[in-house]
Amino acid sequence: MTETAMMSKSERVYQHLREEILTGAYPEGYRIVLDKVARELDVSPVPVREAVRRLEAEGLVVFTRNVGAQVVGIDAGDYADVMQTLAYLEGAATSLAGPHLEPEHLAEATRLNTEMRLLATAPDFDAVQFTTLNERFHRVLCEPCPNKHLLELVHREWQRMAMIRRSSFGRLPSRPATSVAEHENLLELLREGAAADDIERIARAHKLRTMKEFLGT
Amino acid sequence: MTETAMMSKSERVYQHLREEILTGAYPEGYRIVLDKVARELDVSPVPVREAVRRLEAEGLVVFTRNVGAQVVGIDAGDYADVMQTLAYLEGAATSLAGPHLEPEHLAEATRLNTEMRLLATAPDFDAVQFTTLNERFHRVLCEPCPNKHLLELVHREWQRMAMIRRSSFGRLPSRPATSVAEHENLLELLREGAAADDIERIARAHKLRTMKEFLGT
DNA sequence: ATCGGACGGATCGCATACGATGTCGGGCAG
DNA sequence: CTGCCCGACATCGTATGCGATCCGTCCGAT
Repeated sequence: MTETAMMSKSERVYQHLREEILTGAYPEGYRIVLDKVARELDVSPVPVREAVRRLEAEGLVVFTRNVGAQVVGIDAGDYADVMQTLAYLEGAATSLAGPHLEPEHLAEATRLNTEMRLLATAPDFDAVQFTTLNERFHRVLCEPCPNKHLLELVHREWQRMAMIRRSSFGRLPSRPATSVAEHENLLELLREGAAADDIERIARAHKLRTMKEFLGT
Repeated sequence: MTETAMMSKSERVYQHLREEILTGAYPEGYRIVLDKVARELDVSPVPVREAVRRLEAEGLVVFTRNVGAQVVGIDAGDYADVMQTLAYLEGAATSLAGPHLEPEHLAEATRLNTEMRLLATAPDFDAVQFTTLNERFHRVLCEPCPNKHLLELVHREWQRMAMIRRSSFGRLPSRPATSVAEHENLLELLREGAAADDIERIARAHKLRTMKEFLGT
């Protein structure tokens, strides 16, 4: 859980609201009323305003002067934009991370992919669990990217995807079998220390295929 | 100039501080004291807090609890990270914009590049003006990108570059002649409706060369 | 002489209070 | 009956004030 000890109130409010939004407790379009939140969390409206402003800067809510804040709604077009952007960014990050991947990173990624393979072939396919593993898989492969700024952008896109996932659409496509195979493909490239261009191309294509499949159906 | 009419005070303060930071009036490392700013702009500290928080979310200042805000400092490593990220993003945006470029866009870009060529060969080379034109050139070529989310990220990186430019380093490298030639190259690809991959590769390489040249010297 | 602790100024963090602004619904004119 | 205007309510925006926290400094003990 988040370290609630000795944080500023505005920070606590921020964490709280963020949690509510990302878990879907506040559905998309939900109207956030400052005074109400303030009373619920037993603080004054001032720190709440600050928290909401931060959420706005992160793109989690929209805020209109003298009107208030609403949890952002995301439609299929937004999904496509974010996913495409993520394809570019994650492709770049993965390719840059390539030369910095230690054997243990590869081992971990391989382990995660194996787990995904098991899940994919299981009779009662658990899409949520699969998605979680998928995220962790790509996280392991991006994390060693030496460009921290780029990595930061990737993280933001992931968060946005998490939000989209719990939002409009029920569950996003998983393409279990195909995904696992593409992952294996990518891992093989990384193991043999392939050229950055190749890694980038494969990683990007992987993401774009997921996107296109969803939009196509 | 910025629409100062009928904006909330926090908005005005935000614009003001942003201006001060980006123009370099507040040098990097400058300590922003809430009460001081509040008195200067004749508002209470509350809106100032909000404005500073927004600047923090944008990465223009760092804020430490019970201590205050400082204008961020950017070193060569940060420059490299941002520039590399921008290379990826701008490459992507330009390639996506390709099919949506109207003749007038290409004409405008060509015009700008011609102006840059004139500037490059002028005896008293004006680096600032050259940089401005360079930004406008790439802006024209990115703007039609249909992925608004990606475009938004590109804009953020541009802002960050603007900040870096006025920051640590005096003036960033311009490579006048080479740049102009590479621009012409890129324009030619766009005119003939080249494949997205090619456009992306050239646009990216152009940016990366600028970066490497600076880091190399 | 050096180190540790206590004091004070500077600054931030938040609660409260009130004025400003937007929204919604009811009443009146057409 | 329908449309417009006005007024009340809900909510936001900001000023003021006070307590909390941090940092630099001075003093005394070792």
